[in-house]
Amino acid sequence: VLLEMEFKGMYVDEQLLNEMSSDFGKKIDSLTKGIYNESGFEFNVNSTQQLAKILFDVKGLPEIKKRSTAEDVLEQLKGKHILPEMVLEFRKLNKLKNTYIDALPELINQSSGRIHSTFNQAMTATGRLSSSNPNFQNIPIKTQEGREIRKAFRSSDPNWLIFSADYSQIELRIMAHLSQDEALVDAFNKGVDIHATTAASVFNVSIDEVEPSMRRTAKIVNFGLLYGAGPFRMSQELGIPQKEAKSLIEAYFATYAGIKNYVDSMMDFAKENRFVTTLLGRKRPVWDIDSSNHLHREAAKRMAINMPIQGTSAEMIKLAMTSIYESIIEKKMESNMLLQIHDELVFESPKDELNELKDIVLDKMINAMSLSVPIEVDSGHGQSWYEAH
DNA sequence: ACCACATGCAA
DNA sequence: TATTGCATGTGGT
Ligand SMILES: [Mg+2]
Repeated sequence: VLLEMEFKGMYVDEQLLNEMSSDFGKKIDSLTKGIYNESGFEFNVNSTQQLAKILFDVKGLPEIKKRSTAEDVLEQLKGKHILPEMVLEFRKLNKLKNTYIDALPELINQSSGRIHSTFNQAMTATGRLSSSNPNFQNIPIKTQEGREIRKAFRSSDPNWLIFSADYSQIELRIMAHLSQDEALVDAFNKGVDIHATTAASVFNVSIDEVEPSMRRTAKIVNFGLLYGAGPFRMSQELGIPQKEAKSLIEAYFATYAGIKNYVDSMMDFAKENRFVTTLLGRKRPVWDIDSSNHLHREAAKRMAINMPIQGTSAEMIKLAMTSIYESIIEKKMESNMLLQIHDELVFESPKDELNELKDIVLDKMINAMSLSVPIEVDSGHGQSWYEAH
């Protein structure tokens, strides 16, 4: 299945990317000049060392994480000087231009007119796929400027469409299944808004009283728990004091006591066996689980918590992929599976085949594995990936 | 040519 | 001091 995805490749609109490139180029040039002006020196803005000299030595801004100029540091320096904001804008546009807008057209194959990534099957520690040359699993979506790039991922034929289907909250559902936590399993079975339900319980209010900010908090906490985040990281993510983050996590574990139980029993299993496993039996060794080094031991714990969840999710979508592939062949359909992005599958399909494809994809994704919680799949279609997802 | 590191994109 | 990846650029060997 992966070979077929690689051979078929993705059509990418070169002209659209070229237009974006000159547009981005002008903005980057003007930002660069502005940064030179504001700093009083012409230097390489891409050099973190040179930028640190300007910000911390020349302008005397406070060092927050040693001499790091990373995004979260520049965000905190925003109010003190205009330069950090300009550098952030420069970095955003430069990243998109260099990594995607200018790089992708170079990779268009002369014979096929399409881009052929490699989907690595045996690379990751958890059983996920990875994608390289180019990486099709990190195409931008978070900012509007980046999201525009997805308009270039389109069908080459006006009579064909892009179809995308993605699992909804798949890792949380798998955590519910693996832990058998009663409240989490119940919530999913009732089909309620899981983040709002979490917020109601953690903040001890009724579901109608959940404010959007409470829901956002619950979403971040739900997410963080999948990775074993502690109070420090949670406080950073939420922008609250560490003490508040700590009591938030405690309230969470009180709501979902089965999750705490799952984490503990996963630890015991890992210590006993020095590996952890997915639902279907993939093993990951975790030698550092009893390391004498505290940092190594804690890191191993987080990997042991996350691997069964991330790995089981990977198994589910891989089963769906082989099943969908076989159906498409059996029904002599023309649609092609093109991309896999961990919980999402992207296809191209003749317009008159779309409804049939959608029925197959949703059925196979939803029923790939049988868990104690329902599986939900969202989908969409359009001229490009931008509209489809 | 190769490497470590910083940075930042995705799920 | 939250998991899994890959690409780019700098600064160095
Ligand atoms: Mg999703």
